[in-house]
Amino acid sequence: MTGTPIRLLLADDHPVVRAGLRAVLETEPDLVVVAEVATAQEAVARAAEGGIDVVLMDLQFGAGMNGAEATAAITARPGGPRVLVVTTYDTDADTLPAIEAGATGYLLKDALPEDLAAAVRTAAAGRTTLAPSVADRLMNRLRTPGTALTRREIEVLTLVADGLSNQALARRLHLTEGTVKSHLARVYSKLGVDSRTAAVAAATGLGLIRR
Amino acid sequence: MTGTPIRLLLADDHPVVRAGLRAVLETEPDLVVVAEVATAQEAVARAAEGGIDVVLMDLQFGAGMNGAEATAAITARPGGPRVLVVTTYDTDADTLPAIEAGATGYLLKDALPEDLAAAVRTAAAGRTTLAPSVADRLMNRLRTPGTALTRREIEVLTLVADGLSNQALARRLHLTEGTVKSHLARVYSKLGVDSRTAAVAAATGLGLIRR
DNA sequence: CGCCGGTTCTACCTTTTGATGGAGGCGTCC
DNA sequence: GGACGCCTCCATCAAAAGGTAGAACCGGCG
Repeated sequence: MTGTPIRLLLADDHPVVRAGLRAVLETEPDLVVVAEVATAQEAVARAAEGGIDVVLMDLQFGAGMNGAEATAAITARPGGPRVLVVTTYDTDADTLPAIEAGATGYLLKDALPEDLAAAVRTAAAGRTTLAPSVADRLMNRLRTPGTALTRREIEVLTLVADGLSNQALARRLHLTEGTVKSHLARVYSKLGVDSRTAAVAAATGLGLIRR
Repeated sequence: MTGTPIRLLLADDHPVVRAGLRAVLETEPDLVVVAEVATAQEAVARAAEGGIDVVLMDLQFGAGMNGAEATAAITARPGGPRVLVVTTYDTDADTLPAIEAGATGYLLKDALPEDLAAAVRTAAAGRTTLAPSVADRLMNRLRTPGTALTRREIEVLTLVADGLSNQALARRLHLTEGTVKSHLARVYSKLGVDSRTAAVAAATGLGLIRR
């Protein structure tokens, strides 16, 4: 533990959160924050320059690229840094894309400083840390695969929750309206409902989509 | 400005955010953080002890009392500190109760450090600072009162958001289905939408109904 | 290789929802 | 008293949405 320090990049659009992460992590002698960025694009660019071991990545940025896309871009480069997602939300709509994009860990912003530091060290070693609530839902998903919604189904349902019609949905996703209905029909049967509004209500209650 | 410093209390359930606020504000020579608390109850208790000029108050706490309730409790005591709300969300459902509770200002967490410090000084002087997006929505609300939904319309829309059909809604409220449709038609025209899911999305975004 | 889950698509039919254009009762405020 | 807003109800027609019953493609996996 007395070797070279772990070099960190902070990617978050909130200055206060960046300052907080820096304050919390720089009290640890083996961690050093070498850069901060306020957008996902900057995170990808800075990570490509090298000299970073772990990126602490937010998922929601005000505009432009989101954190999951940035994570995918960063982890796609061999020899690049690990990405530890640190966000406020813990719904499937957030966690699944991030994990798929290659995130090494997934923490929530209410994490204690010591858990945060521990997760950074774990990520630097290439191993995974998950927030308890995230781990819970992943376990349930593996235990009861019948109930779980697929990525596509979550994507469709999220747009339904935004108020889009089947027709608008089809245009947005480059599908036929019939395909949209197929997806929704399967969503309804999995959630035990029979209308789009009931599906949105049920999925919101289960934390499958973000409110 | 070279007199006694402004004494601050930080109330937020996220350790990282507290550390960030402290880091950002303590670089200012005229501001001093004298206490941090992680729950709304503690904030009320600490404020009652005195020695605080401005409370930086989050609205969302994990459990128990929320920030608006705490704000009301703190401002109810004469001679108590000012409350500056610093939160992530800016929907009517958040801002209106907070302002009604007597908050002196309302900032978002993506505020720049200099704006934050300026808002603290303004609050200490008893004057108001509002985040631009919050100010915008308050102005619009005053300019166009016709947009406001009636109690009955909100009641109907809330049940729609729970996934009920028009028929189920009519039974629940002891109305005819036609009356339900009338209410919804008026809701749609007020919100500028043309479907129940879009109405729920719009109303949720505006903070008109609870998610 | 065959199987399976996920995704895409089709066709027909029923039910629900929304648009339109009213009308009457009731309480409040001027 | 009259105007106004809110709530209730009506009927008709058109447009979405949902139910049913398939089928084909593809990628991963045993």
